[in-house]
Amino acid sequence: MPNSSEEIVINKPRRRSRIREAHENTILRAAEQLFSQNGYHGTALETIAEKAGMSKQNLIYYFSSKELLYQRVLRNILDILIEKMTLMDQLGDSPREILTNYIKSKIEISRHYPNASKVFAIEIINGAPYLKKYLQTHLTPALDDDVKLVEKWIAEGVMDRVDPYHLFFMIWSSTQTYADFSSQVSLSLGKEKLEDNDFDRATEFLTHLVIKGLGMK
Amino acid sequence: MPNSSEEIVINKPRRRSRIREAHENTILRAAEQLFSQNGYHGTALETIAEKAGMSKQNLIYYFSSKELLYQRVLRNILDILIEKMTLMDQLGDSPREILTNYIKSKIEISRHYPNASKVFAIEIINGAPYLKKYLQTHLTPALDDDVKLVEKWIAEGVMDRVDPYHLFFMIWSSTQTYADFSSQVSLSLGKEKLEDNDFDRATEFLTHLVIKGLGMK
DNA sequence: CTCATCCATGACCACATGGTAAAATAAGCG
DNA sequence: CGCTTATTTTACCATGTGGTCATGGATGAG
Repeated sequence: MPNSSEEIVINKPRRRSRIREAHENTILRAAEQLFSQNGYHGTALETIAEKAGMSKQNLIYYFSSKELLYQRVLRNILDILIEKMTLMDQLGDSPREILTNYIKSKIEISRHYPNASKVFAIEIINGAPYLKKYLQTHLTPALDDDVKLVEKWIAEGVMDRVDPYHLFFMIWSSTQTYADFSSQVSLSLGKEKLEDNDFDRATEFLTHLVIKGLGMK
Repeated sequence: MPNSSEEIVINKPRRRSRIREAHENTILRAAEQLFSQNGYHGTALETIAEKAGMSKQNLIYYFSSKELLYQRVLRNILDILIEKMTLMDQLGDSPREILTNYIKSKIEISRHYPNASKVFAIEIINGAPYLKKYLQTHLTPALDDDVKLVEKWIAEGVMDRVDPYHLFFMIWSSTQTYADFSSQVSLSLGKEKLEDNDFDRATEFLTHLVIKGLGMK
């Protein structure tokens, strides 16, 4: 009677209750923000629990260890960042449109998910201990495809002959800087906080620079 | 007889012995590297002492607290980073040359002081708690001067009408990325470590992009 | 030599913090 | 209702770590 035992297994998922779902999300959001401000070691479980409105022990009930919680935060972040990470995913009829949309997408991520971007950045700076494998299996192949696409454009005479890899490094860094280094940027601009306006100007500048700098159109 | 008391004051500095000088440097270098890899909270004094080849208590003899040590590391880093931070400091007869040298300088910093750059980056990402004041009093005014210079160039028709601030953000981020995000960059290029060659290609790419993208010459 | 100051070590502590164990309470389902 | 399971609280512990204190050597100027 293997069926009866299967039934039990099928019934189990009921356990993922609404409460659990909700609390896990609250915790993850609190953790993301605190990790982005103080790093992994600089953030105490107690502090996360406080921000999430519960006791530390209760937090541990939902995430059995700090490291596990951190990895979950990282995975959530990757889901966000990866989605529009590749050129291929961009809409557009011409190379120029595709590149423009790519830059816009990446600025949008900095605008809307600054904390996620920061946690990711710290992780990379520290040598990507948790991410190395993921980057190797997921991101690097996608990048290589994008590079091939750019090389095709170059071969077709659509744009100047430049090193595609460094083009991507430039786009990544100069779009992420509006999230990761927002404190320096806003200080330089003499504002408390970056406004929509600033992101728009950034997009405009970068688009101009890339399109014209690559000799497109 | 104020002279005699002055003599004593003058004699005091003898205390800064060779040993102290040497050990402080060893400690600072060890600390810089470890802070860049694990952050402030992720680095134990014990670990720094070990790397510096002495006991923790002895390290504390030279730097009476961890925070003080960290601030000294930061100050050393600032000395390095600030030196060639401004356009004004660059040699060159034409705007084009000046910009080219500026990019080259900043890539050189990433090449030669990756650890310093990383510690600085983490500090900025975390909201620049220690650096805010310094940035406000030193860096922001220098940047404003540089912006004025670029605006003059624009007025003279030497280059396209772009937002100078975002130009600097772009140069800063895309040069620093070769230090801060070196793990991601080298992974993308399929190497263990970045080589001189890579820095040269980066310089070449960025120079091409900026000069052509700004419509210079 | 010698005496003050610098350098180094060993023993120790206060405290923050990640994590455990167990008991109490709430919720859902037959 | 009663029984199971999910959630929360209370009490506690082990460990890592920044920092102190007292003491013992080393060193250099006079």
